[in-house]
This record gives sequence, structure tokens and C-alpha cells, in this order.
Amino acid sequence: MTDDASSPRRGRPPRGATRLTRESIIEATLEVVDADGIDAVSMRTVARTLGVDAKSLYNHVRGKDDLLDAVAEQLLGGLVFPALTGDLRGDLRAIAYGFREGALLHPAAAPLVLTRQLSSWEGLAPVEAVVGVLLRAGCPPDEAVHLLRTLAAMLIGTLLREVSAGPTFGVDDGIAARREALERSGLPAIGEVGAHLARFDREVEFAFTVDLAIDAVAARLSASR
Amino acid sequence: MTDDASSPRRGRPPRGATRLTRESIIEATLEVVDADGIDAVSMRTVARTLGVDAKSLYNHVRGKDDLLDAVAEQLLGGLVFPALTGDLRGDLRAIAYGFREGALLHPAAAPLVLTRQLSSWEGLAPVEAVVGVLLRAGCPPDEAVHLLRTLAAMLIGTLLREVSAGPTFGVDDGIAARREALERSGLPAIGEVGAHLARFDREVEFAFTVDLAIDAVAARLSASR
DNA sequence: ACCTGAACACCGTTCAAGT
DNA sequence: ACCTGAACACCGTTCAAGT
Repeated sequence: MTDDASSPRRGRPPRGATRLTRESIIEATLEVVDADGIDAVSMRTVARTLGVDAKSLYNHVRGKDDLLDAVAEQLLGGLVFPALTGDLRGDLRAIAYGFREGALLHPAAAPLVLTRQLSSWEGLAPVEAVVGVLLRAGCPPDEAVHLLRTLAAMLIGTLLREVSAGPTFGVDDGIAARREALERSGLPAIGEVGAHLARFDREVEFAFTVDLAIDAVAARLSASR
Repeated sequence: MTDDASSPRRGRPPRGATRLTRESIIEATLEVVDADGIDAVSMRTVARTLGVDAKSLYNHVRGKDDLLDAVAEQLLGGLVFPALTGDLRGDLRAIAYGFREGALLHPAAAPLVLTRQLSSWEGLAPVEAVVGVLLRAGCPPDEAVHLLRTLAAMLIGTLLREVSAGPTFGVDDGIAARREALERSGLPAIGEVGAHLARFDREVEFAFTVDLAIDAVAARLSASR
């Protein structure tokens, strides 16, 4: 009941793929993440989807940590930012939405992009885009860096919640129940807003946060001018 | 060369502590996190610091995930928010700094508080505080919830970076080297701000982000009134 | 009620072979 | 140059005992 003698399990990968490669390993890791989440990633599961022994991966990757960094870098590198128009608000909005779109391409993998600190070149592209827009709008360099960091924190915080928000997305029944629980909490302010706290629309929340952030940046720039 | 016969390793915990308890387990977990980081937490390491077998923990905790949730909840429960004065800006600032202070009490454990979504009662206290301030300032309920979520995202994003920022804190040599690398990156905007991008002062960055956020909230409230 | 021995199905990683 | 067998020191968790 074990492998048939004609099974192609020895010596060569059974997947039609050409050869074991850093790229193919990253791709396989992304497959595992998409299918079963980040926690399901192990050297063994990744190797299994490639039809290879786990130890073979070490010929192309320094270890599991390096592999996860590589996945994050690849996703970051895939981000596309639209051409800038010179309009501060429009350009910042385009960058934010471009970042979100890229991060949500593989929602389960998003925490990798959002929380790993990569010392690589890839991470600089979004930074360059944002700082470029701010400088062109007349922002002094030190304030541009502060604004960049605040914008990044907002974007990361918002997207992290978006990809890991578990409940609040169930059936309408869940919303009603959640609302009731909140209103029964005994906390007065929460009771007053329970109806709104029980719902969560990803697009609406993202739009609100981006609008607020851009308003804040614009206000700062016109103040410092 | 194994345990001496008089070793108190059998039957009773060698630590002076009274008894194995959910609280003592949480405390021991926090010890492990503080000493060696979140990744060092395992049922075995936690049990070891208590002088107990790992399997004993299952009498008080549903599993590792439940244990980490419990740690996050305990830290959340320990947050102290100053009495509210009725001044929107002052009160929001006090809540933000109270949250930060609590989160940084155990910096290595902060990601637990910031990223785990707890369905527990503990998480509602900060929510109640923020929403209460907003409502008292005349904010309509739906906008109060949106503002709450945006503020939370900013706070979480900022604190997450603060606790996981690895480099940029080394010797001054590191700053100079980093600055040169950034200016050599070939990206024009980054080149212009490299000197500022190479430095990172936690207090200054936090203050900047909180100020910006509060300005933005105040602007929204006066607009919607 | 609480603790442990034995056991299971996993991990990441190294190193000396093999081709 | 690249892959694997054997091996090591780990994991989380269950369950049937023991007190």
C-alpha cells in the first residue's frame, strides 16, 4: 500500500516545474499561505508542495526566516504605483490604494508585508513615492519624514486589522447578536454606539481613514508654508 | 550525574509559589517573553520556569493560543487611563499616552496586545474611553466609531513599529552609515531626506503622530458641527 | 482536582554522504 | 551543484493512569 514502483517520487520533482529555485520556493510558500495561512508554513509543507525534501530548500534559502522575508520582499516588489500627477491629495490617495490593492492580493500573506522589517531595497519604493509627493508639495525634509512615518503607521494599522478581522463578517444574525452584547456591556458610551460598532465595512473604513489622513497632511502643509 | 535523591523535583513545584494557577502561568509566560521574546514561549519553556511539566499547564489553560490571549488580556486589563477633564484634545492625548505607557511596560509582549483580536471584555475599556470623549464633544455616533477605528489603527501602527524597530538605534556610526546608504540609493526623494530618514526618536515620532491625529479629529468635529 | 509517563505527529537545521 | 539519509534537539497535545 506504499508508493507504486512507477511513482516518480525519487530523484526528480514530480511537479512539471523545471528545477528547484529560490523563485519556485517563494511561489510555493505563497501557495501554502493562501491555502492554509501563515502558521501552516513550514519547511516541510513548502517542500511537500514542490515534491521535494525539506532539507533541499536550504540550498536556496538561508532558513525559514529568510524564506518569509523573501516572500514579503516579493510582494512588496510587486506593488504598482500609478503615475503621479502633481496633485498632493490625488497622488497620496493613489499610493494608499495601490498599496492596499497589492497587500490584499494575498490577504493571508499581508501580515508578512506589514510587520516584517526588511532591510532590503524593495521596501524603499513606497517610501520614495510618498516622500516624493510631499517634497514636490513644498514640504520641508524633516517634516516629510515625520509625515511619511505617520502615514505608514495608519496604513499598516488599518490593513492589519482589515486582513485579520475575523468576526463581524458572518451572517446578519452575527451583527445583531454582537450589537446586543455591546449594548448590554454596561459601558455607557459603547452602549450609545453599539449599532455602529457591530458593523464593519472594509472599503468604507479604509476610505474614511485615508481621507482623514490626507486632510491632516494637507492641513500641516498649508500651515508650514 | 542526574538529580540528587533529595532534589525536590517530584510532586511539588520547587518555586516557593503556592500552587499552579492560571495567574502564575500567565506571569511565567510574561517572564519568558521579557527575557527571550515571544518566539521563546512554548508550553515547555513556560512550564520549566515554573518547575512543572508542560502538560500540567493544560489543567489551567486551553492551549498555547489561549495562553497568549490570556497574556494579552492581562496586559490590556492593566492599562490605566487618567480621569477625563472634558477637554477633547487633552483627554485624547492622555488616553494615547496611557495606552503607550501600558504597552511599553513589557515591550517584547506588546505585539500580543496590538495584534491579537480578543473577544473579551478587557478590550472594551479603551474603546469606551475614546468613544466617551468623542460623544461628549458632540460627535455623532457613526462618526465616533469611524474616528475610533482610525485612531486605533494609528496607535497600533505606531506602537508596533516602535517595539519592533531593530536598527536605527545602534551607535552613531550606524546612523551615519545608514544615511550614506540611503543617499546612495539612487532614489531622488530618499536622497534628499536621507539625513532625517536615518534617525528615529521614539518619543518624538509618537508625539508627532498623536498631535497630527488629534488635529485631524478636532478638524472633523468642528466641520460636522 | 491536579499532576505525570508514555506516546504521537509534528518542527528547524546540520552534516556527511551520494549523484 | 544540488539532493537526501540519518540524526538532533526541539514542538503542541491527548489520554490513561497515578495521587
